[in-house]
Amino acid sequence: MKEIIVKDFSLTNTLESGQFFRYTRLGDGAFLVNHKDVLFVIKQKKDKLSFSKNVTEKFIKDFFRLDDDLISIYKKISTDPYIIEAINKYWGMRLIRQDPWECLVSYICSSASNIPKIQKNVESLSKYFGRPITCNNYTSYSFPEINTLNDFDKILGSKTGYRAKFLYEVNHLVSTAYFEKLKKEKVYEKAQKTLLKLPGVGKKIADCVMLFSLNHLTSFPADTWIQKVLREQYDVHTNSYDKMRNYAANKWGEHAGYAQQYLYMNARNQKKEYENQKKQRSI
DNA sequence: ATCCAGGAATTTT
DNA sequence: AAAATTCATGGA
Repeated sequence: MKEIIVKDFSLTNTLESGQFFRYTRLGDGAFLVNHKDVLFVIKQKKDKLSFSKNVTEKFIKDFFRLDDDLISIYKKISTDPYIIEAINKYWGMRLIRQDPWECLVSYICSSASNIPKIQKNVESLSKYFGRPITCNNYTSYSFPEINTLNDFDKILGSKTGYRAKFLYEVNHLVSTAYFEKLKKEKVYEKAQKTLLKLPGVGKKIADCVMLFSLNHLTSFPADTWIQKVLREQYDVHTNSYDKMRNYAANKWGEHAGYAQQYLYMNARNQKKEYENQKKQRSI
């Protein structure tokens, strides 16, 4: 295992924040993480982050955005008690820098779905279209490469339902060059416009892809959870996606994406806590 | 059976 | 441009 010293970083909060799908918790507090054609083990003990030798320090720093100045970001998004509470609860949670193609496919699967099901979809697609990869004694499959999702029945067999035709079509609408060009587009509206042309991609999913893989930190994916938070905590009563985005842009500006992740995590875990309490009562 | 889960596409105002 | 309607899947 290699080791680096990190500050203001929580591996658990980052991996379990719902933004990324291919990871499993190992017994000893370590995680097995799968991304593109890489499978690696990673573990954190306080400020020590250790990871398997098949990945470089550079990769880890890039993937977990360890160069983001989190303290500075916290200062900018600490606009009210509600978000400050969320930051304190999930201190060290960072955005993950995903591969755009993997991110796009994952989030097309996400529409009107839930996290366990999305994970199942992505794993199944990897089994059908990826190749076996290993790390230590663990095995998994690489994520399918661009233009390899060519078998509609297998996509449907991955339980992707009505999203299968979107995946099948998107597969041949994009390319490595497509994403290289997209990565260079720093104007939010232009990148969004490009993504919205893809079938199965609306504003919410476009925001996810831009935030989680294209470095647009101003993106503010407003899913049902975020909409609930805006309604109940910020008195934003609208069904207009653009109005919600504008509200976030005015309030949190350049770092609306980070604000979103903390608000989302908080809202989602409050429901989890409620369900656990309910489970406790029924025993 | 019924409802929900991190929406998109289409049609209608 | 914004709102309402339709579509659609697996799991609890």
